[in-house]
Formats: sequence, C-alpha cells, structure tokens
Amino acid sequence: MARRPTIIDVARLAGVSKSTAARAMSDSAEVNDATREKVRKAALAAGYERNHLAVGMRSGRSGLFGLVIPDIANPFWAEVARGAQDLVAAHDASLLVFSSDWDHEREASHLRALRQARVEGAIVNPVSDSVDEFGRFGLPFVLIGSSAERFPDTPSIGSDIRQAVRLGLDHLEQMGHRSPALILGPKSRLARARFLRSVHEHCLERDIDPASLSVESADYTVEGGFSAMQRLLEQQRDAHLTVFCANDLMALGAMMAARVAGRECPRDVSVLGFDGVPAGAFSWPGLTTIEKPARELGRRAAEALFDHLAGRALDGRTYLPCRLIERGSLADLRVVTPLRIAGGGRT
Amino acid sequence: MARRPTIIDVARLAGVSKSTAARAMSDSAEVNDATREKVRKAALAAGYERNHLAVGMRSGRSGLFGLVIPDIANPFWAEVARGAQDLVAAHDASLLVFSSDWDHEREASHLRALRQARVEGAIVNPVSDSVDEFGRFGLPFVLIGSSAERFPDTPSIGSDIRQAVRLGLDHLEQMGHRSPALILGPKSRLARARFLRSVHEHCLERDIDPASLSVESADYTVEGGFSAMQRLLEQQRDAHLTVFCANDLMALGAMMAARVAGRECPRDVSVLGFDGVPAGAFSWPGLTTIEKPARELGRRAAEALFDHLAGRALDGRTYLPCRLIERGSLADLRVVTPLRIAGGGRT
DNA sequence: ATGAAAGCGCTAACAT
DNA sequence: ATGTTAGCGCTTTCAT
Repeated sequence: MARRPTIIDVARLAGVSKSTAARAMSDSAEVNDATREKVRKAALAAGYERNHLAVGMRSGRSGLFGLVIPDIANPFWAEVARGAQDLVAAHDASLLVFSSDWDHEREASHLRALRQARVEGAIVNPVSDSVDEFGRFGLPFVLIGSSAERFPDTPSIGSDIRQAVRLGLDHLEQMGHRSPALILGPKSRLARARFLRSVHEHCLERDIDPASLSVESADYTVEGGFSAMQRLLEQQRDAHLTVFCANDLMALGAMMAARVAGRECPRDVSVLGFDGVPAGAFSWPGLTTIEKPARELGRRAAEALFDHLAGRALDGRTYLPCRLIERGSLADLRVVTPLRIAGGGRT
Repeated sequence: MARRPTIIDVARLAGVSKSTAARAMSDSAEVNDATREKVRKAALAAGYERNHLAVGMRSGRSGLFGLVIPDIANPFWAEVARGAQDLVAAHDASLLVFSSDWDHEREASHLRALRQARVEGAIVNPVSDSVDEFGRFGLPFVLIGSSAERFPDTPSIGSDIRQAVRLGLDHLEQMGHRSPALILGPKSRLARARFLRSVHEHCLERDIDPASLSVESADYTVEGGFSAMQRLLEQQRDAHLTVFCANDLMALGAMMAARVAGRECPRDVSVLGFDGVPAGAFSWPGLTTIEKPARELGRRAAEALFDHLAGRALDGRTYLPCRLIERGSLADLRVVTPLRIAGGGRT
C-alpha cells in the first residue's frame, strides 16, 4: 500500500511551501483565498489527511480528551458518556473512554494512560478519596458525580440531590405518604450522606422525627434492593409500606421482593426510585422515579472542560436539577386518610 | 507548572545516552539489566511518563484504537463497547469511542477522525451499504454485527442468528407453541433477512408452511413493538397468541400492548424476545429471551483486530452462539393439547 | 551493550 | 502573504 501523503506532498502538488500548505489546511491563519483553494484542491487530490499525532506533538494540542467512569455498561454512565462524546465530537476532537469498575488501581492506571496519550483534559467520576491523586494528575480535569464534593477546589458537575430528594418527598407527601422507609446506598458513599441530609432537612421542616424513618442499606444493586425490602417487610408496622430508594436498580429489586412476598404494588406497597433508568419504564407497574439528567451531565462536564481550557471562568460546582417521572408504583393515599396511613388502595 | 520531563531528562539523570534510556523504557530492547534498573529508577524519580504522541509518530504505533457503534447509550452496544475496551486496555492501548446514530454522514466523519488520530485499527458496526467506503478506509478494521455480512472479505464478528432462531423455535415447540407470529425489524436491515431465513428453514423441516406465520415489521423500538402487537391482536385467530420478536425492546413493547388490551401474559399471550437487555429481567412477567453475548462480541472483535495487526491468521467471519434465558413470558401449553393450540393457561 | 545522528509530520518563530 | 528554519520527544539505523 502506498505511503500516506504528507503536507509536503500537498505543498509540492500545489506549488507552494510546506508552511503555506499547512496554514491553508488549518484555516485559521492568514492565507490568500486563492492559495487556500489551490492547496485545498491539492490536498483532496492527494487524499491528504492531517496527522493528529504530529499536530499534537508540535502544538501541544492532541485533540484527545479522556473520560473515566465506573462502568460504560451501566445505562446511567452510558448516557453520561454519550453526552460527553457528542460535545467533544462537535469540537472535532476524540474521546478516550475508560471504565474503572469502582476500583482504585484501575482508575489510577487509566489516568496514567490518559496522561501518556497526552489528552488535553479529562472528565472523571473519582473512585479515590484522596485529593492528592488528582493533584498529581497534572492535567486539566472536571469531576462528575457526588463524590466530586470531596474536591471543592475542582470544577465539577453533578445532579442536584437536594432538589431531587425534596421533589420526591414533596410528591410523596402530596400523594398522602408521610414518612417513607428509605433504602440507601453503602455508608461509605458520599451520595448517601447527601441524600440522608436532605431527607432530614425535609422532615425537620415538617416536625417529623427523622429517627422514626426506617432505613436500610444496600449496595445499589437489584439483589441488594431485594433483600433490603425483605427486611423492611418483616419489620413493617403500617398497613401500607412506602419506600424511597436511592437508585432505580434497588427500587426494581424492592418491587420484586414485594411481589414475591405476595404484596401488590401499588395497592399494598409504594416504591419511588431515583436515576431514571430505561428499565423502570418496563416494570409492572412502571416505576415512578426521579430522573437525573445523565446525558446533560456529560455534555456539561465536557463543556466545562472546554471552557476551562479556553481560560474562561468556571463556576466551581454546578448542580443540575432532576425531574419526576410519574408511572404507577405509588399509591394515591389521599382519599383514604390524608394524615394517617391506613389500609391503602385507590378510590 | 514545570515542564514535563522527557527521555532526555531521564537519560541525564541516569547518566546514560538518550537512546539507552529509551531502550530501557521500552523494555523489549537489549539493555544491560543493571542499566535498565538505573534508568527505571531515574524515570520514577523524575516523574517521567512516555509521550505516546511522540512514540506513535516515530514508530507508527499510536496505541490508539477506534470503535464506531450506533449508540453507546443503547445497553447492547454499551456492553459491546465494554468488552472491546477491556481487551484494548489489557494491551496498554486506548479506545476512541464514537456513536454513529445509524447515520451515514456521521459514520463517515467518525471514520475520518479515527484516521486522523492515526488509530492502529478500528472496530465498526457499519451503517453504510457501500463496500467502497471501507475499501477507502485505509486502516485495518474488524466489522461487528449482522450488516457486516455485506463485506464477506473483511474479518467480522457477529452473533449466530441462525442458531439463536433455532434455539428459540425449538424451545417454543417444546413448550407447545407451534407457529408463532413474528415481529421483525425493518425490511432494509440484513439482520431481518437472516432471521426470517432461519425461521423458514425451521418451518420447512417441520412441514409448516412459512407463509402461514403472521409477520409484522417494526423499527426495533418499544413503540414499534407496541403497535405491531396491536395489529397482531386485531387479526388474532387462535385463543393463545405467541409472538417471537426480533429484539427485546419490541418484545417489551408487545407485552405492554397485550396488557393494555386486557390480555394477560403468559396466560393469554406468550412473548419471546431476542437480545438479552437488562430491562427484560424487570418486566412482569420477566421476559424470556435469547441472549446475545454482547460483551464477548466486543472482546472478540478487539482480539481479532490485534490478531490481524500481529499478522496472525484470521478466520473470516466468526459467529458467537446465543443462549436462552427463561423467565416467565412463555405459557406452557404442553399439558393442554400438545399439537393443537387451544385456550392456554398452565397446569 | 551503548552512543551518535537522523528523522517521523507538523507548527511556530523568524525572515522576506 | 509566503518561504525558511528549527525542533516537539521519541525510535531507529548505524557506528563503536
């Protein structure tokens, strides 16, 4: 196969110097319109395509960006990746995607790979607790997700958990559910603390003792939600059990546990999710949930990165609002007894 | 911030020449063990990390690979991406991921980006019908998915649709369903023809007239499956309606349509899916389906690419087997009347 | 086994 | 507006 044509071939073909040809190809420079046309034509004829490696080497701009997320196969993160990808592609750049699997070492190794590829910047959902790790990263980066709150000095994008929790609790209250049980993530995750704090705020404003809420912990998986729900069903006091889950997967697991226990949703139990994964639309009943703007999160993170690189001001941490998706997993308890939770069911 | 250390800094620190230092860092070369250690230590002390742009430029090996799929936000393709990613990362390389959205132009533009980034090779699920497009691609590549069959001369990986369809039809037969209705993809897709051909083969072996099967077309979406199912329900002849869908999303849509029409699954209708998307596990009843080995598909495609690059022989087109996942969307009609389809229900 | 020197393809001064 | 020259950081002959 013939050697790839270089800028020199193009220059020769167009009858100009190497630099003129280069200038014509990177349109920004000051070149005569006629010359530019001539060069463009020659480039097309030769089948020339700029070598980004060489460009990056000389100019320091590789046209490469990095994305490190826990798992691209997780629908939420896939959406985030898609958002970032779209914006990066719009800037004629490319995105290197890595999955860390919530693993410290893997994360570190991916960050190293990004540095070696000389990416211009990266978007990272950090696994690490250590600020040092990122201090040493040595590249412009934007954090994404709740754990980014550990790094207050770094630009970051996340969903507004406080607003989301209040949205959920307000809706629950409107439907007549006063003090839902909670299925939360592991104690180690910062997102859990954020979630719980917002619940407490909400309760205190309404003179509900936060300590009266049943709280179960799980690991954000369907199985975890399933067993957490089993525990809640065992210790259940009220006739109708309402559960607010910290993510959709656990909520789906909780619904399955209820069904296995012979309880019907939403007649006997109500479940509210958090995330907005597609699967929630196919469960029966459909999962009412609070949707995080995943794709927008990715978009905005990429945007923030480009802003940062362009030297534009950054507004530190940005929180994106979530929205409620009503499907059918919540009972309407209003008509029965507005304040007291009694035997549920509609009408 | 201080300038990034180069191989020259390391060489100076180790008291050797540039080339010796480079050799020590790219371990393959013949260097004295003691020298290598010395250089390694110096590199660590200096915080040196190889510049892959420079390496790629000089050696022609960029350490970059490309993946072009329809949509990373689609769970199936996300799994494929994950598989490819894992294998590429295991080779100390990085993966550039692009979503084409089944759009010709976008695909072309992404391929151009890959060429400019000087990827060593790419994995592509082609949108294009034209072989030319890829002939001009000018890079080693591996195709993935059914439409790859348009390119018989190119190494490609796909799931074994023939085996999958037979697996499904055999299982259906065992459960007492003799001639299922079909909800297929658009007529333009090669996968549809593949699917249909396998169904015909199966029918002919059993003296069933393929023309007697009801066939509906949809666009692989939930909404498409929903309306296709509505059409089937209208024209329904037998007491129990069995549908084999060409993908899970349409199957999920079909189940919803049945529910809306007041038909219970699996008592009144049976639905068999194809893909193995996570959402199928959460529907009620759970969707019985044929799972494609998505992650393995990605892995194997990447493997094939590396084999190709290493000059190892390629076995042309590879078909990966699918497996049946039994959940609860299929009625057991055996006990009622093994041959004749009558009013369904279990036991 | 190591060093010296050339050069990958491009851009960024510096000339003109 | 265009040409000339140097050099980004590395690998790779070719010496030694």
